[in-house]
Parts: sequence; C-alpha cells; structure tokens
Amino acid sequence: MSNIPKTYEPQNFERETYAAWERDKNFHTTADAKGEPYCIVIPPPNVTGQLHMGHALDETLQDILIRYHRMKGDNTLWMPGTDHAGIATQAKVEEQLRGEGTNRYELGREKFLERVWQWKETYGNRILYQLKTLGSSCDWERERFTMDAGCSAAVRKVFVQLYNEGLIYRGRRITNWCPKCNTALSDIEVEHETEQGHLWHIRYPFKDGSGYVEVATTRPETMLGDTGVAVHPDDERYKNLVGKILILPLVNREIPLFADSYVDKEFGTGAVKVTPAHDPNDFEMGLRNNLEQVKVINNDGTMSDGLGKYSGLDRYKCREQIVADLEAGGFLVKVENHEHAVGHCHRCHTTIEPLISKQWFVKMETLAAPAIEAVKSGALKFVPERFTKIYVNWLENIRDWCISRQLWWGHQIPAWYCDDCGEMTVSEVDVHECPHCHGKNLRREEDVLDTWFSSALWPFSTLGWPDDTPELKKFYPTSVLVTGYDIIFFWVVRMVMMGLKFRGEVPFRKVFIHGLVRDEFGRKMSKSLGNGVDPVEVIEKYGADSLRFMLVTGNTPGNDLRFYWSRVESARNFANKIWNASRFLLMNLEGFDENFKPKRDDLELADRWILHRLAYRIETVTDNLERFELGEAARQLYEFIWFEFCDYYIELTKSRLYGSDAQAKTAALFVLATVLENALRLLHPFMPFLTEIIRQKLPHVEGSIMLAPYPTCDELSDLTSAEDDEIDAIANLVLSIVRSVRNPKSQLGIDSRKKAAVVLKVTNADFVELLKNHVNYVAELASAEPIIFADEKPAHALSDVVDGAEIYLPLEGLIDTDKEIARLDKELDKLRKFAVSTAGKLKNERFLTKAPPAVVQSERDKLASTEEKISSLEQRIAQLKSL
RNA sequence: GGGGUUGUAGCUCAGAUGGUUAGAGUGCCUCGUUGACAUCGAGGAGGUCACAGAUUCGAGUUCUGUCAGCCCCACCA
Repeated sequence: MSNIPKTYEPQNFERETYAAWERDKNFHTTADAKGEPYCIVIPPPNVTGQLHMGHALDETLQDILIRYHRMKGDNTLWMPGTDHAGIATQAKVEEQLRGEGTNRYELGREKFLERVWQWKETYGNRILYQLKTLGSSCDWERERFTMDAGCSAAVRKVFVQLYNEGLIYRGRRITNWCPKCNTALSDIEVEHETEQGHLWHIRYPFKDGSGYVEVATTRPETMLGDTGVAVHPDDERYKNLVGKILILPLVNREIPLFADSYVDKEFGTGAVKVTPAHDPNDFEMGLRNNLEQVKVINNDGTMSDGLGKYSGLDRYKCREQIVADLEAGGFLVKVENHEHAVGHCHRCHTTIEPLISKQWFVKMETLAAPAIEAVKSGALKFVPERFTKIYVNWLENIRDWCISRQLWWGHQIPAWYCDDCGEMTVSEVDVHECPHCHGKNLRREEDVLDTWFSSALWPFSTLGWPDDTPELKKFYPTSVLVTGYDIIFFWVVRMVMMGLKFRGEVPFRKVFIHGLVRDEFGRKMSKSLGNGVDPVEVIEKYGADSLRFMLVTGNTPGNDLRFYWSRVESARNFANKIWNASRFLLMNLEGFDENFKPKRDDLELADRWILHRLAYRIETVTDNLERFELGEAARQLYEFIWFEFCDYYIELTKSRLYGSDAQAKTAALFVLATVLENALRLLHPFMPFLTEIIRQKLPHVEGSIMLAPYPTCDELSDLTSAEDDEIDAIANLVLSIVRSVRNPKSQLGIDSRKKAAVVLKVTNADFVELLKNHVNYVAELASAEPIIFADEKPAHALSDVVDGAEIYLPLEGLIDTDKEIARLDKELDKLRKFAVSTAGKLKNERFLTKAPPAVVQSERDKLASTEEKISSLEQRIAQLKSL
C-alpha cells in the first residue's frame, strides 16, 4: 500500500494502464463465455479519419455502456473496425498523386488500388490508436474492415441475392452527379441549400410566326437540351396553343408545346422549358410525353460537343454566354431575383448536376416495409423516442437507392458483360466464361458500390456472416447501436433493412442517438472553419478521463453539446478531487487491519449515513445507466463523491483517524475504504483509468476493476440500505445546524475554521438526546467549540433557527445589533411569505379534498415548522430591540 | 411547404411518470493555506423557468397559440 503523488497526472498512467488491459486480454470475450450476451458494433470510423470530438463522444458513450455491462457480468462484446470510405479515401490518394504530378488514370486501376491499400496500411490504424488513448475497451482481436475478405464476401452475397430477387436493378435514369468527384450520388448525399439566384424569362417563338411563349428558368444553360415546353392542361392561357411547335432560340430546334399536370400554373409564366436530360422533373415529363433526351452537359461540368461555340465551356461560363446571346437576340424578357434550393455534394460541396446515366439501384419499398414494422412492433426502439417518427417518416417516403459509384476504391460490382453476346452475368464468384454463349470476352462492371452498402451489413458481417459462426448466433441481434442523429438515414435505416432481410431479425434492439459536439459558439466543428478541437490534444493536456467525463456530463440523449475548455478543467478538477480523497485514505492506512470487518452496530452515525447514501447512489446511477441517461448518472456520482463523501464524510472521519482509539480508527478506515472502493467501481465506466489505478492501491483488492462486479445494494445489505428515513432525518438536522453556524460566522467575516462558541436551544424535545450524542459532528464541520446546550437566548449573539433548534453565536463585541436585526427581518419576511402561501393552500377546500393525504400532511408540517421559526425569530428580534 | 427541436442564474446546462422555499458547473463578491486536495474549503449575490391562454386543488414539468433561434425533410421551373 504505497501512497500516490500529490496531484492527479493522468499522463503518468493512462497509457500503461491501457497496455496492461490489452495485455491481459480484458477486452476480449468469446461466444461461449458466461453471461447474457451484450454487444455493440462500433460505427466504423473512416480509415482516412483522424479522431474528432464527434468520435470522442460516440466512443465514450459506447465505452460507458460496454464497461458497465461487462462489470455487470454480461458476456460483453464491443466489435471494432474501420470503414473504407470510398470517396474520402480515394480523394486522399488522388491528392497525393497530384502532388507527384500524376493521376489515377495515368496509373491505371490496378496500380492505383495498390496505392490506396498501401495508404490504408500506413495511415489506417491511426484512428484506432487514437481510440485507444480514449480508453475504448474494444475487442481488438476481432477488428474488421469493410473491405476485408469476410465483409467483401458478405457484400457479394447480398448483392447477388438482391439482384436475383429483382431488388437490385440497373437502369438509365437521371441521377445526382458530382462533377468534381466525378461520380453519381444517392439522394441523401446531396445537401440542399437555399441560394439567391435569378429567374430568367425567355421567349420561345412559335414556328408559324404567331408569337411566342415565355418561359422562366433558373438554369438558362440547360436550354440547349430543351426538347419541349410544358403547360398545365387546365391553363386557359395556353389551352388553345398546346400541340403547336416552338423554335428553340440559339439552337433553332423544333420543340412541342405540350400539357402536363405537373406544371404549376401559378409559378413564373405557367410555361416550363423541359430538359429531360438535366432535370429530374423534366426527365419524368419527358418519359410521359415521349420527349427526346438531349445531354448537353458533360460529367465534368463542361458543355458537350456539338453545341457550337458553347462546347467545352464550363457550365457557368456557358450560362453567362447564353444569357448574353439571348439578350442580343431579343429573346430575354427580364431577369428576376429568385431564391431557390440548390443541391451540393456533401463531400466536396460542388453544385450537383442532375445527369442521365446508367446506374445500379436498390428497390426500397419491399425492404422498407419490415423496417417500419420493426419500430411499430417494438422490436427496435430509439432513445430518445422522438427519432422513431423521423425514421418512419423517411422510410415511408423512401425512393430507390442509387448504389453505383464511378470510383475505383470500393467493392467492385460483381457483374460481367459479355462482348460476344451482350448478356450480363451477376455472380458471387468471378466469371471467366459467359454462361449464355460461352464466350470468353468478358468485361467486369467498373463501378463500385456506395460505401454505405457494406456498412449496412456491418452488424452481421463483422460477426462472421455469411458463415454461421458461434458469434453470430450468440450476439445477433446486437444490443444497442450508438450513433449521431446525422447518420440515421445513411446508416441506421439501411442496417435495419439489411438485417431484417438477411437475418430475419433487427440488427440491434435499441438505437441510442446522441447529438453533435459544437464549438463554444454553438457552431459545428469543421475543417473549413478551423474550429475543431483535437481530442488527442485534450487527452494529452487533461487526460482521457477528464475528456470523457466532460463529454458525458450536462448532456442528454439526442441533444447537441458545446465544447468548453473550462468544462474539461472542471472534469479534471473532479479527477483531482478523487485522487486526493484517495490519497488521504492511503496515507492513513498504515497499520490498518485488512481483515477487520465491523458489524453494523459498530458503526457510528456518520458511517451509517455515508453507507446509506452510497446505497442510494448505487440505485440511481444504475437506474440512469439502464435508461441511457448517462449524464444524470455521472452527475449523481459527482455529487456523491465530491459533496457527500469528500466535503462531509471525510471531514467527519478525521477525529477518529487522528485520535488514539485504534478500534474507532479501524472502523472509520473500513468505511472509507469500502465507500471509496464502491464509488470507484460505480465510476469506472465513466473514468476508467483513474478508477483502475487508484483501486489497485486499496486493501482487499485483486485484479482489474474492469472485471470487478458493478456495485449493487445487495453487496452492502448487511451494512446499509438505500431507504433509511431515520438517517436522513438526523443528517438533515445536523447539516442544517452546521449551515446555521457557518453562515453567520462567514457574514461577520470570521474565518470559517476559527473555533467559535455556539449555544444550542433545542426546541423539539425529540431531538435533545440525539443532538447531544452527535454534537461532535457540528463541532467538526463548523468549527464550533464549545457547544453549550441552554434554554436561554444569549443577548449578544448572532442567531438562526432551523426545524427543532435555535442556534446562537455569542460573539460579544463583534455584533452590530442593528445589522443583525435587519438580517433577521429579511429572513422573517421570507418565512412569512412562505407561511402565507402555505396557509392559503391549506385553506383551499378543494386542495384538502383532492390532493393526496401525504401531500396535505407535508404542507401542514411545513406550515407548523415555519410558524415555529417565525415565532422564534419574532422573539429574537424583540429581544434585540430591547437591548 | 411539411416535420423536429430549443428557449430555466452573466455564460454552459440538469431538472422522467405534475406536489418541499427551482439546482449544478463556470464567472463574480467576501473570508480562509499548521498536511487529502488552492486543480481547495466556507459563505454570498444572481432566476416573474420566452410570452399568452387552457387543464388541474396544484404547472418549469401537460395541452393550445404566439414570438425567437437552430436543425432535418421536400421534384415548383
């Protein structure tokens, strides 16, 4: 039992502690281990990623749940791994290539992929290392990667089955295209932002020279691809003109004026130019009305060949040119300011260009239905509940999922095209011979799958699927998924759909949603703003325990939180407080008989009180953990350890520890050690390092805290219980007297630790004996000495009154009678107001008849005690005035 | 255009199923370093719980509306 340094310095032990846990395989479990299965699969961070505050929060919440359940005795598995993050990772390597003056096309697909794997090997573990510094107790032996052999096999199997069932199809459709990333995107990868744009009004003349139709557009450059103009069938203005031919300005293409009920009569001129190849709505109208699709914008955002002087221009340069030319030709009527929503690539923020291309899609309707049913039946529950509605609403309006990406890094789609017969073959294994014509000229589909396709399988692919592994049997469905609300659509819903489809069960029973970590001004932390705080820096300065505690306190499920250095400091101070409370115990342990175990009757009031408070906190902390109210659980522990244990209990043990009664000292040490050890175990999920390092120094302790049982009231049942009204009442009385001594002393500017005489007049006879027995507590906590029991009110004294007692501090010479009268008057005023409102309640007939008797009684008690206090104060004031 | 969410002390936030005189951290003020901790202790000031109604014996807590902020979804050119 050696002592510890004076200040808490996490840098000295966090790393070693983690290494020891790993060495001892404390994070590892097996399917056949005992206990109820409890499993969380990590939201796999991007291999390109660096730990940011969002991860830190996500990991901390998971680690708290994992450590709690592991201690509780569950067979606990936290499944770790990383995500290949298609676009992000590919972009990193392409950037590297740019620096070398080359690009992926020059390198070729095979060589490029070698480079990416190389990159992954070099940098891919950085984030995992960072997770370790945070204390994450993942089962690292089971680490997975979305592109490892197993996950890839799962992807192929799922793809092929969905294809065979007709749930995956390939089609030429209009999709969101990012000209910079040079790939198609799914709908949710497009972020809509309202922008201040323009509405250009343009005249399209009739071929027969009988005037013109005016259309309005926000994207004039797309007119090059116009193949019609649409009006609403009921629009009186155009009814007789439908069917006539228009001449497209600048292009001189003949295009029809047609009717389609999609058109809004009220908007613009009521006539819409229709560009089927570059607008989703126009695309649909084009299909309905048999219009030609003329593609005029290339994948890279420049204008297509065959458009004369416009060819090769950037889409926005072209827009300027078109507008200028329209104006010169007399076609431009007017330009209005117009606010509208524009889609941007969520990765690079380039404006999305809707383009027609051949892509792969997942048909969502049949997959979505069971996912909706899962929350309705209660098989899947969101915490907090409100996210259920968001989830359901999204699924009910879901559209097909574009899963093909024109990238190289990712799961290449397992489809082969035969150059001989033109047939396509989708297969789990590589195809070398066309099954239709036995030709050998096969080309594999070049596109890869959306990263989220493999993520969707994560809860079962990591457990070994498609093999029927013991892990899969034991841990699927997993217990809970912990993630931010920002990826519910990207990830959560897709996992639910795939889990239900391929395992017949939800992938997790609960989804615990948290918010975003923002900066001190409430802004989202982002690279471009440069306002991100690096968790690694915080850990280096203050320790992982401080960061974790800061992230979890003052936070409630589903809500954002702000990062403040001052809050990290406050968490660090808490750690230091625990450190020093432990240090206090350790330095007094000399000669402590480890085998001593007192009986309940050997304990004194303070001991019984702190043990009872401990039992109470065990109940509330456990209850809050079960309800995912981690912030509240942490707050409970903070209050218990700092206020109840340190501020009161430790102070009350000092006389015994410094005194000469060996047995009393041993009893006090026993309780101190017991309470501290329990508190450390309760706190361990939140602050794993500190609790481990301290607990190992305590008597009677063997093995790691992370494998010790989580405290229960049963464990303490021969010493205390969570319910003990008698102890509560006594503690309240003693503590309120303590406050009544401290308060006036402080107001007179007297050093709180300076001994001062106190006169107690006990007004409630029931308390006399009790107070006489425990008056030493008042003496110790309030530096009150001597304490005299008397029935007289000393004349020259500060005073206060509590339930059952009057407290006097005879400080002759220091008292300003007028000031004291004023102070008491103020107090009296407060009490009278309270008495009036309480009396009012009690006069209310309906309150008396309708409120529960217990509530009525408590109001009566309050009124009685308040009136008693009022009368005491009145007497006191009269006495002072008569001096 | 729908939907969600927030509005409590100067600042950041807790206050589940309505019931003591609404709490904490931080900041501020006063006092205090002979040993667990100044990364500390004692005390204090500071809130008409956004506003208006409703339900109720009783509302920070439930309902409706208003105002303000934030977010998500949405194919009006």
